[in-house]
Amino acid sequence: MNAQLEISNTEANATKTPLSCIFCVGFDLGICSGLSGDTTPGPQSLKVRQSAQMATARRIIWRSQDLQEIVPVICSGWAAAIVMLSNGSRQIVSFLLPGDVISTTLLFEARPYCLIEAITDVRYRAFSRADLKSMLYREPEMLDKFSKAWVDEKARADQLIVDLGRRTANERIARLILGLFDRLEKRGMVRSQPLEFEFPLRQHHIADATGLTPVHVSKVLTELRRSQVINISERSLTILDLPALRRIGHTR
Amino acid sequence: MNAQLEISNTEANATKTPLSCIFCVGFDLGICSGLSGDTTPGPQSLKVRQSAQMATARRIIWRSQDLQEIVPVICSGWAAAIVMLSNGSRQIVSFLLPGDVISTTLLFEARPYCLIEAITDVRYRAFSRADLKSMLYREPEMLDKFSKAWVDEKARADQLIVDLGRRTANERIARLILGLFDRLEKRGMVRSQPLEFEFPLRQHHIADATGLTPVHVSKVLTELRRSQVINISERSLTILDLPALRRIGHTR
DNA sequence: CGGTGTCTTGAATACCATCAAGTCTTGTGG
DNA sequence: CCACAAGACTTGATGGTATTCAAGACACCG
Repeated sequence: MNAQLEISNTEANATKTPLSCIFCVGFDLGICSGLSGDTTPGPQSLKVRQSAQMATARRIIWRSQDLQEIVPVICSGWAAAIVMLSNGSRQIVSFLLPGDVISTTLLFEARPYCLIEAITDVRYRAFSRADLKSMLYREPEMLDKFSKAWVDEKARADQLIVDLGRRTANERIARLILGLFDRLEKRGMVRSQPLEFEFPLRQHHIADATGLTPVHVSKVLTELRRSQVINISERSLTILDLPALRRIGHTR
Repeated sequence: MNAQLEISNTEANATKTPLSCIFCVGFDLGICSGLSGDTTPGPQSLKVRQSAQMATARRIIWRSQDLQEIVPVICSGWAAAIVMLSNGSRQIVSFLLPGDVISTTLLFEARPYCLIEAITDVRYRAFSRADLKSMLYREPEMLDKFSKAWVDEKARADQLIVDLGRRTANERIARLILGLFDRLEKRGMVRSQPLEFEFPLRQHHIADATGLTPVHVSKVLTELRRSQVINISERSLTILDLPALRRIGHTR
């Protein structure tokens, strides 16, 4: 799947979206004018070729080992970066939320080792890797902004290492939920009173992210529901007792 | 512990070291003339303030939560980046070998969340973060070289995530050994026939890196020795049967 | 010489995986 | 619209891998 790059800065099919693009890397970098109908593109926005793309739920956006000359940024929807093993099991390396760049390393390395799968329907923008790179060279202050994404990405990866290496199933699942909660809250995607947010993950996603089996995830989740800590229904998660959830996850 | 930066490019106590600095990030970036007695510093070498430092085995080089205005690069010896948990257990996030920068994120984020512990006696150079950054801005081709370390670091982190999430104890330990073997071989630090390299890790290091207990590490290692796959003695590891080790680790 | 750190070994236990059966939902084609 | 298939989730029984607990051997060091 070679992505054809088309210059499409004028957002033709810009629907009214609840997500503000303000927290997006692309918006921050000034290379994307967003979905919000803002018709004043930043000064750089014409310098980076890009194309708006769609992927429907459960589709693979790209496979590992494909050479990719693009750097995708999620506009709406959830996706996952997944490593497949020869024995058929999978490990989700990171969840990708609206505003996330798939990985900052794609700027430098064209060959990813994991595949990207859409969890919900996903809209994303594919930026030209070469254009982004040359922009980074010409305008050093871009590096600062990009480095934020890099530091963030690495912190989450190291966090996951600790969770998988040294924490129990209950802790892992509680921390996964809390981590997603934090990230979504920063984007203004959490309703308060009660704390509630869209939660499109299937239990097998949670299993693949926490290194557990779907069966065991089910048991932990039913226990969390029974004890009135969280509730999940209709692809939506409600945190009923945040302090308790933090206690279980050993976060303060 | 605030590191005092001193300009010390002339290596006063340069001992004859077997390690060639050729594979070091600092050397590659042209900011360090190395230990090899090479008296022709690169054109950039005076632009970045640095200081040579030492740490003896089992000492902590720096603690988490300390503000750090330096970016250290290991010159000789082994170190580990460790996250401590409140219950006392530890997770080694990465092993640091000669030529490694402790973390590329330190360029952008002064506050690390893990501590660095010397495994052997360690010599390292502390480069000024501010100087490195401004050099990166002024000379874009530096970014290319630095990005290699960046991509490498992320690939190893993601690899560890997969190992901890979806692999058994045998696989994890085999892959840890193979990973260190690969990295050391690239630095010319492996003797061949038989394959042998310095291996200063205690079993508790292996345990903390693989998310296992020291007791279980011991059992796996004795089994690997019994079946003539590896041998460890006197802080040196010999790979007796590389194909078998790869089979156990599911790498080809 | 005792103390500390390292490693080994065995027994008991805990946690999570595997297996299996069944419910319920979702999607699809006749 | 219904029949059927596939996917998602639950629940209980059983089993395996790794942990915990404990004791002892050994080396190194002040």
